[in-house]
Amino acid sequence: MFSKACEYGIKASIFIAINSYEGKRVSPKEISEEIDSPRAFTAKILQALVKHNVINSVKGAHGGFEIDKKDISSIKLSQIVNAIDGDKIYSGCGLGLHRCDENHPCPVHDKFKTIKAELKDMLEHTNLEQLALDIKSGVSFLKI
Amino acid sequence: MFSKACEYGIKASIFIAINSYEGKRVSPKEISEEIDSPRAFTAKILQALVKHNVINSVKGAHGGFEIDKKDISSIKLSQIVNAIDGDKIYSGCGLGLHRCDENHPCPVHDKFKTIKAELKDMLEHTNLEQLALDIKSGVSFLKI
DNA sequence: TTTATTTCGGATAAAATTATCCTATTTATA
DNA sequence: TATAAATAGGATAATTTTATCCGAAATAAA
Ligand code: FES
Ligand code: FES
Repeated sequence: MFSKACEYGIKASIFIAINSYEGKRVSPKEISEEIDSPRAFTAKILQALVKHNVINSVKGAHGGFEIDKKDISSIKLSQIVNAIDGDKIYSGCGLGLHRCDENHPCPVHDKFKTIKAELKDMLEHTNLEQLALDIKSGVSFLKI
Repeated sequence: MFSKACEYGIKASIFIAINSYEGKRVSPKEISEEIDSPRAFTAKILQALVKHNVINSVKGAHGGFEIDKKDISSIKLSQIVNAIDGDKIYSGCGLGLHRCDENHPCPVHDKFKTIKAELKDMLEHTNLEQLALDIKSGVSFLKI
């Protein structure tokens, strides 16, 4: 569904959000341990998320990654996915035609249409705060 | 969503089905031209589909790939996808946890649940005949 | 039985994705 | 100002996916 990079990016963002609520910045080391991902690779993904303004980085001593508390509830899953995988997952053709086009549909276009629309809708309406709260309350998990 | 191999496998199966209705066997060359895919790679995928009993192959002169006419309407998209990509697309965890488990859910488990179920349902209820007929009647397309 | 045609299958190769390592740069603080 | 702590970013490696090539095996027909 998503690339490994995107999976790591989503989980990392959630972990950063949780810590940001407590005013704590986190490092790639902490993040990769908490989400069970390769450290250096995760660091690269964090850089990409910073470039796309999903998370903030603070360089130097006492630095780390954080998200503005006030932004956590407005950051949508779709922003993270788009920053890493682009929008092909719900905009591209399910069978790889150059573009998904109502006027030149592939054989599964109609069957995929609703599924892709729901996926898009879900990603665009799910925010980091909801996901972070579930982790905090022990309802969901970031690894294993 | 699907791997390239799976996309090719689905399109190839549809093209073989169309020709099988007319009692015609087709070669990897014809198939790859019709679905716009790399020939040798497509041939490998066809071998896999044969092994999984999705399509039949006939070796030697006048051979080629075909599907029993009577089977076309009962072959489901899910069989093709499973033969090539497995079932991780709708059974695996969307965030890469070792397994998707109701009792140990990842942060997006609930949000993905319905989407994955619909995808599974769609794949299991879409058969090759429906897809082939749309191509035949010019309603949908296998390439570009 | 020979030949032409076709799939099968193994060996590579190319490209993309995933992963690692090392140095440069930035920054707080002693 | 010097030092330690941290992200940034380039180079490289490993792995997986995608793709190519070629000879072996099977088969129909001459
Ligand atoms: S054209 Fe293939 S999904 Fe729309
Ligand atoms: S545990 Fe992640 S989708 Fe079910």
